[in-house]
Amino acid sequence: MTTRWLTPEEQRAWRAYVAGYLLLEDAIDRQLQQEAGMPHLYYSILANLSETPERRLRMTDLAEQLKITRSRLTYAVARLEKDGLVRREECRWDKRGTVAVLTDEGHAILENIAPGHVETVRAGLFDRLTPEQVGQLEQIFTQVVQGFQGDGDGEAGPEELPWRRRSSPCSGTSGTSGAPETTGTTGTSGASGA
Amino acid sequence: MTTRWLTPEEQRAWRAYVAGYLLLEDAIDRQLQQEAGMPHLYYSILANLSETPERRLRMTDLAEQLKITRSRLTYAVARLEKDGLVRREECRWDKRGTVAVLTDEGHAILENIAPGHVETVRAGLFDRLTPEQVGQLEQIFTQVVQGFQGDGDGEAGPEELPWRRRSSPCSGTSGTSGAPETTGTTGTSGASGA
DNA sequence: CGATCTTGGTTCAAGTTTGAAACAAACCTA
DNA sequence: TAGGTTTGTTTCAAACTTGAACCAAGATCG
Repeated sequence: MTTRWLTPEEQRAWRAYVAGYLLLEDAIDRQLQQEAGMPHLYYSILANLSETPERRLRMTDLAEQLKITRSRLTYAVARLEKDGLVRREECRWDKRGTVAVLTDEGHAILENIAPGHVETVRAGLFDRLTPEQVGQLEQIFTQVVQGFQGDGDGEAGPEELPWRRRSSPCSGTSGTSGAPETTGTTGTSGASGA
Repeated sequence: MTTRWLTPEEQRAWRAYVAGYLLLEDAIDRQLQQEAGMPHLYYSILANLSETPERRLRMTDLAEQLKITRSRLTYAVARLEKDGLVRREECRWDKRGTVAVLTDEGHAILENIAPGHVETVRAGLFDRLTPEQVGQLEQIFTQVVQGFQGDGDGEAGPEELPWRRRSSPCSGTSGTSGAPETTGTTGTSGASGA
């Protein structure tokens, strides 16, 4: 096959996108590192945990939500545990499993640093966009995510993959993690979630 | 100040975006790692070098184009140099400077792996988007990048910052690196540049 | 000129990420 | 129910990233 190169428009979009996300991630990482001593991912872990009813999630579920490897998560949680922000518990229903639980301290810390984080996201991204663009951004990346969703399993496309929806009793009752209605003080976590 | 949390729309956009870029970067990194034994950034370095008239660029210029730190670039170039894909030369006009030069081997390798890379970018991103969305994506991230541009220097906004445009004779004649008209075989690099 | 400031790059230690390998519990099947 | 496969998670070594500290070469200014 003779390679379908990117069109000029695609090239421009790609360049802008790559530059943009590097700058954005950099800014976010730096901000969190300075004010909280942790990188973006670690914040996301705390945030995701805080959104579940019982502030607990199985490692695999967490990894899946965050779109990272189990290995990476193990390392990250180990660090957060050492800092006392997260606790590990074994899953009673599945002896193989481990659930990560947000500690009270972890929750407190999260509430402290959330505002700064949100502010950074806002300054770097949302304050630059019109409401329409926010919608476009969501639409675009939702499609991208869905694209990968379908990939993994036998070219299934946008199927439901019911057997994958193993809402193990260990994780908070959060199903496939729908919309986190949180918005108040606790919403802090939601606000910057993923 | 009472923190302006993200609106539900912004939250959704943010979540989709974060999940999307993680998946995308992951796919790209994995593909390049497998087929070329190098991460995305390293590919970008080769690509950027290949776009300049003489396939050479000063370290600082390169770092700036790629939106990464000098430190990170030093490490990356060291590795690429060890692999023989890039060569370091000292800048004649400024004894402090170092220029990274794409070797013939580096260029050859780049042409070999470019198709696969472009294909991955296409499969993960562009094939999912309508032409309008490609335009939107460019617009959105261009604004994001510009936002950061202005930041660094005294709230200058979209100024020209003439003194920064130090197109040192060492780097290829590429100014602030405009549009890389490349599109043919060599365009490979351009196609996936940044 | 000489002290000082800025700029271009590298180095170093500490922290993070990766992918493959190792384990162990759960599941399936004959 | 033994044996084999799958699933959940950790471990390990190698590679990468980070930020601060450092060195040397321009640029400034009295």
